[in-house]
Amino acid sequence: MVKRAPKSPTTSKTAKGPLYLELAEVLQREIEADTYPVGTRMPTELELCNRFNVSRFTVREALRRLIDNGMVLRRQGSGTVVVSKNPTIMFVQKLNSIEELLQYSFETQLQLKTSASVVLDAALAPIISGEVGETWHKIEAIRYLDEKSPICWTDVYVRPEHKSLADQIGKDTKPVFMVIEKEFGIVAEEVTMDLFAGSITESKAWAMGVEAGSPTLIIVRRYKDKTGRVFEVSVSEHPAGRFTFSIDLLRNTKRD
Amino acid sequence: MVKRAPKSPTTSKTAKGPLYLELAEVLQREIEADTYPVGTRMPTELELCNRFNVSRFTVREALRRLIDNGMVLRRQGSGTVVVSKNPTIMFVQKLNSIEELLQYSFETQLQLKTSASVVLDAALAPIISGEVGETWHKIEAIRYLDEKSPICWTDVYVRPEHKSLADQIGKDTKPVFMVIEKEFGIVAEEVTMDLFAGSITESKAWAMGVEAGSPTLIIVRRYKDKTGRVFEVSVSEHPAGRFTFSIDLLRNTKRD
DNA sequence: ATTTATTATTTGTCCGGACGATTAGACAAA
DNA sequence: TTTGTCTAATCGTCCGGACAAATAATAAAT
Repeated sequence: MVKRAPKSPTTSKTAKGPLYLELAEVLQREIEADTYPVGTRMPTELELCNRFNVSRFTVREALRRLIDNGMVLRRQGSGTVVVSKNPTIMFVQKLNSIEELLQYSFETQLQLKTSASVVLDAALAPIISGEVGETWHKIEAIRYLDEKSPICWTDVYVRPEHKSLADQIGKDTKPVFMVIEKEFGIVAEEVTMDLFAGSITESKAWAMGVEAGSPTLIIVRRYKDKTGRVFEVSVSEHPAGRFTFSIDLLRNTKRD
Repeated sequence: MVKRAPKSPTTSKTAKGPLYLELAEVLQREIEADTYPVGTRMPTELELCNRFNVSRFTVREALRRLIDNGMVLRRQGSGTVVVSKNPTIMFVQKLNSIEELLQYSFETQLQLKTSASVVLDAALAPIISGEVGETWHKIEAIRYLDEKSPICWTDVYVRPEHKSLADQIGKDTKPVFMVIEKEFGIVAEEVTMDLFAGSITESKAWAMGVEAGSPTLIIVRRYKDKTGRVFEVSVSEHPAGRFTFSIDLLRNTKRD
């Protein structure tokens, strides 16, 4: 039971923490116990107020916790719906600058190699998450730390309507998707990345100054806008020893 | 200015959204403009209430946004301190099960190879983020999808007091750090991962069924507890073509 | 039966107030 | 100087109330 003694200054021995956290735990346990099955509606705020003898503030603060760990969805006018029995574990990646997502420092620079249209074939389409036959614009470039230190070979695929940004490749240190964001007013709402090992092809090996077939870290990044449409895909190949991709994930237990 | 008309039902034309969001933007701009420099204290809640003619609810809800994007820290009794001029961009990785962090399915299984104590040398210490001379327990194992399909070679380093979990390696499909969490009551609050390409050593190549020197994806995972102490480090080597590491990051713009 | 108003329900926003918990600062005592 | 105590400042928690906005349910009209 939540229901704490109404106004007894020193008699609240049973309570460990804030009331709304207590209530959140109770509701969480009830969801796990199928008292409110997934897909059904939870009691309204007012019903919870009456049942636990607490104010709406307490109820809303408790429900906020359930929102944060993805167990319920709420909609004004509609109500609170249970969407998951177990709280989804959330790890948060904090970035002070968007460059950290790319993990390249400001000093690195891109050097444009080629820029041409390509039609997606059966091999390319799944990588770009596009359809076979679609036309995209392919930009090949090399990222350098300084004059003689190539970090990686990058193939950038953008939609034909954005191919004009190829002109800015060399001039700016900004990542390509940031250029698209600024030039065309698109915002990257979702980024999916695939990382795997591979062997470098002969042509790229020469440009990167390593032997053909030597190990590389391949990173495929797909940038999606608000509607889920992919507007850029980049495929980077990093010869072994030149690049480490690091992630730091914090478990999202407490807000403050 | 925030200060909206007190009580005019249809006259709130100027306002775009909720008042607390308006206030949050104002405060955010003021922080960016060095009105409240990093390291200094912001006005108190009451001061902001008076200045903008809003209630404490509105102020607190606005400040909550600044907390969420990492611009301020607040402490009861102390006040609100600015810690960053630019809002930290946050990408959230949602996981329904902790296995998704490891990216191995339930069907995979670990097969124990060796289990012995090691003393950290100059090469190993930085990887484990420990001190040279420290004693750790090293467990070598191979992860299989089925009988004849090895996915990766894994070296697991745990603290000596936890070496007893080596017995459970084969019996359980659970990740090692989950076993530690359950057995010893530790919770992984932070996980840092490094991914890079390398060449497989001869001894491991034989076990994995590939040629010596062939490309591998190497993943170093460090699990830290609440105090920041590393309690497990795993080094996994995945021969090229057998494993892809995927991340899906959502930009954390809105809470609800 | 379908569409359109109307009404009721439910969450979102905002206010004012009250008290407790924690901290920082001032002061006194050792 | 150090330590402890007190006090004021400040955030955290919790309450009650009010209205707005969005939705769902109902009734009315076509």
